[in-house]
Amino acid sequence: MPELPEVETIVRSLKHGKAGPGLVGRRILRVQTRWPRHIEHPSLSTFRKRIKNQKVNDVLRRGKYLVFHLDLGTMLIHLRMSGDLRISPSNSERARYEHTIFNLENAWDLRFSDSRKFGRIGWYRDPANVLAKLGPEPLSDEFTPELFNQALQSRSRALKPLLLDQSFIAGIGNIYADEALHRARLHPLRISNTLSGGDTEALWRGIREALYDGIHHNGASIDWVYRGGEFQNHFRVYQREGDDCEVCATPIERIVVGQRGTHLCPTCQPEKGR
DNA sequence: CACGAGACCTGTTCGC
DNA sequence: TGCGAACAGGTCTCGT
Repeated sequence: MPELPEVETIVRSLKHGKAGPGLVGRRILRVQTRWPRHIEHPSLSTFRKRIKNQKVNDVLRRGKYLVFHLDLGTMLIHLRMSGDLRISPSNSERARYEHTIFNLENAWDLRFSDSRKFGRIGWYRDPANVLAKLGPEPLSDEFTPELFNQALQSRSRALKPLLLDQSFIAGIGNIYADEALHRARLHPLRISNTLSGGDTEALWRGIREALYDGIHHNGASIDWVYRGGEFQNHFRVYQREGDDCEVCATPIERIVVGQRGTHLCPTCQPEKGR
């Protein structure tokens, strides 16, 4: 579910508080774990101690990670496929998939819902080691067309799996990879170091536009895991197999690339580049 | 270095 | 209606 725009939306809602108070300035009293494997670092017992009575001083996003600055150290949460985070009153009934619950002061909780149990939580004295493995933030000023071009030319990989590689560029997942490639009019199997300068520029732009669009619509809500986003109503190719391309009316195709469903317009995104 | 397959989990939807 | 297969927003590990 959560890619960069969805995580960004969640971070904003946690920070400023939609239903309930914002997280910033609140103290964590303790954590309840019904699925202990959510806690991947350090050990569960150490994690509990590190978290206990820590105040949340800030909530940020890096790639698809949520970054919680505590008084001492940093908590990272990765939502993976089915994770969601929200603030709920402590006296409200625990929902079916709320496997990990942080009790906050003043009877509020931070609840991690995760039906597929792929999500992970860690505490680090210094999270730099973990976050350093991520590629550039596509919406940052450092992510220039020049930098991107250099990165693309230094590899010889199909574009789709490259965009999904978090060490190459951070935050893009299956939805936004397909949407960005369609905007750039590039085939998902096109090899990175065959792009022209114009292609690179188009992809750079396509990535940023798709992500900004997603954030603007509060992310995409597809399955029963609903969070109030509406970017799903603006997909150009993702999950639109058989529907008309909005640019040229050709039916959208679905292929499999790197074991991931991949959606494209065969007219706008011809197999052989330009 | 690039790529494919299999794991990790659970739920929904599709085809017969 | 029932039942197995396919598929799902992510990432890691292993083998070639």
